[in-house]
Amino acid sequence: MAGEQYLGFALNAVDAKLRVSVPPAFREIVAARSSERELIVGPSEYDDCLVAYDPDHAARLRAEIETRYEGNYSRERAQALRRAFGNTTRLKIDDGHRITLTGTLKDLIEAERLVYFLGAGEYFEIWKPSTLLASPDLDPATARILRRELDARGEPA
Amino acid sequence: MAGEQYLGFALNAVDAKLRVSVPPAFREIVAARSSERELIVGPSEYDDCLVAYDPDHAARLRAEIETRYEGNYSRERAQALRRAFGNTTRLKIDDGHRITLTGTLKDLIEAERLVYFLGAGEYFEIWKPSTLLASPDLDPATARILRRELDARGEPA
DNA sequence: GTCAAACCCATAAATTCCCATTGAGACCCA
DNA sequence: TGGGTCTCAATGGGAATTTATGGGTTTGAC
Repeated sequence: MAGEQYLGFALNAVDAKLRVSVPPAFREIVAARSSERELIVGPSEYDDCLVAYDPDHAARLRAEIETRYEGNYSRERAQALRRAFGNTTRLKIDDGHRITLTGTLKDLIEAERLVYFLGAGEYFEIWKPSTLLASPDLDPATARILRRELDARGEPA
Repeated sequence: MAGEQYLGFALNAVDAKLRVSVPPAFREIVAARSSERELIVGPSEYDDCLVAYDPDHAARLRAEIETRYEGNYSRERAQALRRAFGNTTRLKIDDGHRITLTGTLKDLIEAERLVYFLGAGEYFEIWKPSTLLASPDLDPATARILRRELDARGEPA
């Protein structure tokens, strides 16, 4: 009920087939908000990471854009929709609770073995750990936590 | 209604499975303010301790941030959301009235066997006792109380 | 047929549940 | 007021689930 927001973090492995477990906390949100077990994933407009959310939120984004342009079919409207949805991919969450990234998505963030899931309310982000650690506006808490998680995996920060 | 704040203190043990009893006084507040029996826990921005609060308070924090950046999609917004939602963990309060810390939460404050719960109004803090005692701006009353609690446990301050 | 994607199974490790024990304090009553 | 009793809180342990992750195997598009 009250907690239907993507909250928290997780450090998971991408296997040879590009599969990654979706953290349970995030799966619960998807289940609570959408009837479909899938994620919309695409590059962030602002950072060197991926952005992911449930179909329900995607529908809300679309509605918002359409409202903003008041049903007038302008070039800007087309552009906004293209920008919001053109670069995204729908990924099913399989029976093992994981998604299979496309090669393109993986390349966009230059992911290697581990990726870091970071909750952001209406959506969550997927980072290559080293990229996030090198981010100029990284806050200390996030850095401490991520370093600690990498350490627990025996990975060099 | 109005007086439902986290007040008081408690010194409890973290067991091998990282479980800790939530003080009854705090449990009551959670029950009074939220329908869900869980706590949102994360590192403090200011001190070397954890901060914990109920889902209701979390919802308020969230609303505040979303209002501040309403309609303003930007890099700063993404950063603020990440900070607000990414660094915390939701912990269920189980039937034995306790929460199970994650290894990362425990490590963030370098907790050992005992942790000290300290009410702070809208939220409460969780400290490693020795860290709190060594805190530069620790007030004498808090110090005296904590020392007495540790003593009652037969723990060296 | 070939290659990749979707499925299904396997397993070790981490997490959650449930039950047990002990002790402190609240309650009650003569 | 002194016992005796009852409840709840704090903490421990083991069993039952759920995860995360790896591997085959079938499906199906060309």
